[in-house]
Amino acid sequence: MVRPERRTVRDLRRGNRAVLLRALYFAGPTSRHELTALTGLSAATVSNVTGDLLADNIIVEAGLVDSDGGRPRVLLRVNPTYGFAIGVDVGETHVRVELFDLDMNELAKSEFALRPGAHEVDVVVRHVLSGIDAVVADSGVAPSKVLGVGVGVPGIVERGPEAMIHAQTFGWDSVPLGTLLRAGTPFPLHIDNGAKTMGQAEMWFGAGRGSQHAVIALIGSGVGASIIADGMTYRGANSSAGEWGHTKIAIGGRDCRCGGRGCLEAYIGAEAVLERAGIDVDTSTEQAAFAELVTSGSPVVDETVEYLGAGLANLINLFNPERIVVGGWAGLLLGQHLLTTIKQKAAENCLTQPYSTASIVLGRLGPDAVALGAATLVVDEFLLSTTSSSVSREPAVS
Amino acid sequence: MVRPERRTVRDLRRGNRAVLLRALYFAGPTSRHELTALTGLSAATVSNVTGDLLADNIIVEAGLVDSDGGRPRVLLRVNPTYGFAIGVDVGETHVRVELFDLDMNELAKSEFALRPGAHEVDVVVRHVLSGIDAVVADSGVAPSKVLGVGVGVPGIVERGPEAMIHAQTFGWDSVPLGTLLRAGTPFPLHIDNGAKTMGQAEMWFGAGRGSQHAVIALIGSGVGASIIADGMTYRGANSSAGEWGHTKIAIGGRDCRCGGRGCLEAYIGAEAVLERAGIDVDTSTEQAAFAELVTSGSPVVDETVEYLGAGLANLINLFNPERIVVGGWAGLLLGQHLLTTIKQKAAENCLTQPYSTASIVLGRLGPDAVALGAATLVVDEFLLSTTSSSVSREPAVS
DNA sequence: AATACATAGTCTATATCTTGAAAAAAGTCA
DNA sequence: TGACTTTTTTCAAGATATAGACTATGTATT
Repeated sequence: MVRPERRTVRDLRRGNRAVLLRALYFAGPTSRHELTALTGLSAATVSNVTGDLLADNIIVEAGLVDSDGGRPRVLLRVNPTYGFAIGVDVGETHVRVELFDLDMNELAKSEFALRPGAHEVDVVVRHVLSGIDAVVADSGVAPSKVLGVGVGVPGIVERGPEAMIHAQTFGWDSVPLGTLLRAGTPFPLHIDNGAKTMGQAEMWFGAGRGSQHAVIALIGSGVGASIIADGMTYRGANSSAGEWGHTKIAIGGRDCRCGGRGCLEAYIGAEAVLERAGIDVDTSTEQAAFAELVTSGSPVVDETVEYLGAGLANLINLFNPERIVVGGWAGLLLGQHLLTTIKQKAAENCLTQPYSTASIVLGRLGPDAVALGAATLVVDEFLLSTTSSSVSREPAVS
Repeated sequence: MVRPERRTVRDLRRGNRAVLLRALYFAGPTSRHELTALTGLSAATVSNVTGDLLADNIIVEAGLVDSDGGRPRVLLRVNPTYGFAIGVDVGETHVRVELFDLDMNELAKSEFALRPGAHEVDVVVRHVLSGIDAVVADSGVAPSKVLGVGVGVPGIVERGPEAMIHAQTFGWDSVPLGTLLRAGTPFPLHIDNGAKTMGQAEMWFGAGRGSQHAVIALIGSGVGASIIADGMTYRGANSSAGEWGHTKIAIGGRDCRCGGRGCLEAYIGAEAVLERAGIDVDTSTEQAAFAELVTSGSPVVDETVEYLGAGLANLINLFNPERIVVGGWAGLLLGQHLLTTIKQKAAENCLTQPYSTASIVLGRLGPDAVALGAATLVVDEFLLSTTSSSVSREPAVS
């Protein structure tokens, strides 16, 4: 029940530094004057802290803005090349590694295909590690300027230095990915579920911007969700929160690939939808076939939308978000053609009050934002604690 | 995205004071020495802050404890009569008002029966206000020592000074209960959904103690839930989070009294269960009839348990709690006789990993803890900001 | 009874911190 | 050039937590 926060007067400085830096990061070029309003700090403190940050080269000046007959404001911004973040997307069909500057410009990219169904741990680890080496080399970024590596993986990721992974679809049961990767790279690691990293990408740069309570629903072959509570990804006791795909929507209903019955994923996951429509595909043709099906007017699609609406309604009833972002490749396809119907079905299955305060929108970043989101984990940590002089924090793996 | 926390050096003190007071409240009699470990503060600061609190009479000494050959420790505790909290339970059949000291001893109680189905706003408001007057008079507590009034009501409670209520079962649509009550009492008000107040009671004094991530599932005539995330009640964007009863568990299933179809409440709410079993009752005989049904071995009960298990599994999959507390009068009856089966059904409908880290237990406080929980809202605020000298906080209504 | 020892709690000196007010900086306008 | 405006920095004041010295209050031993 005790939540220790700031204690000493020095933590105060660190906290205010973090608040200021975060404000600057998300507000873009801003003058010191505006920062006082944004952060609630006094002008004197803003001057102090920005002075420090400028001296450390973490922020830089970014031009002037005239003001009607007064000293012009100096705009400040985060120095985009102060450090760099690497994001890794470990997906069903590929391992993708990207390197970003702090403005999230992609500077280098490296991709490896995975054979369908072949996700041996050592193969994936090798791909990730060589991908990291490749993007660092390609971009010409000094290794000392790499702030860390974020990794988005399927399944449940236990927090802790080991970053134990449980991913049924990969056949991974208790794989200590953190330990394995750390043996091959010196960079700080942040490992998280791919749905959660993608959710954070939509929150920072996509359709979730500006909301404090949101759910990012991800519908691809499988189904997942990322829950944002009070502006932060909600993880629950063991980081497995948000397993929306395997909530039951029909007791004793269709078999799900998780082994259970009546899971939402068995009704709205692309693989299950195609199966229900009697369309036989493999991973390479799945997306095209699904796209065709969505526009075909098939009753299976109607049913899918019904279940999707109910599933979204459940999220709204339980989490009371201000925004629901529908993403994932299948979710985007469904949403592009049928968003109105989806909303209508959600409304029918939801309590009036929470529905009326929630907006349902489509994701803006496309289905490939997992690596970007993984990189934001690194940036998030950077914004929280730029003082490299600070002492031991909890282990870097999240 | 900016979360301003401590700013000035004075807030630091306030924060540390709150941390210390909270530790003391939940740990019971504790020495200064132990408090340094509990709070992470230095001995000097603990000495300082406890000095302040003692001078303010907010905490008091509570005896000595010998230590093997050294100065004995002086135990400290929160002064139970420093202030008093009033809790109000606005239920379907009654309005109950109770007054507690800070140890949550009930010092006075006042109850009014409501005719079934008759929940006129002005009647309820009158009962609450006269109840408050009654318990203050009966207990002999000086009005100046009443820290506030917590009110647990059905339905959705919008945050803000008006405390707008939307309660279908009461026929209340947009009732500004906060405004109405504040006109009749000088005490600070805290209004919240009854399921949430009861959940907080279980967290503080019942089966939820010690957990940071929990869900309190409340099953009575209707069905609700209180979600605890990171030790705090999760409210979502508009305080309506946790509407578990109206999540869909069967698309196109049974009609629910909310107007929807296939709601969980239509399968496991006591009213619905009795209806499904073909038992016709009114509010006065409902509980006895339900108790009898539970032990009858009826297939309706089996089905109820199946749905309950699935409903709990959905909560575990979505929230990943470390504990699920089953409460509410019907939930307690079901749990007392069928907890093993309920757990089994939950396991069948849940992903392995999150299920294995969640324990399902029965509530310990009985079905009448709404008023107690409402009073904890007052105490919670007290523990957060005892410095009456502090400047304006957000409005006292929550 | 005296002394040594152990543990709890307080006091003091110090290094920080934020802040409001005053001062400085850097413009515009007439 | 001087008056005025707006932004930013400087400075003194007030407040805080901490480390470490110091005091208080016991038990154990001689």
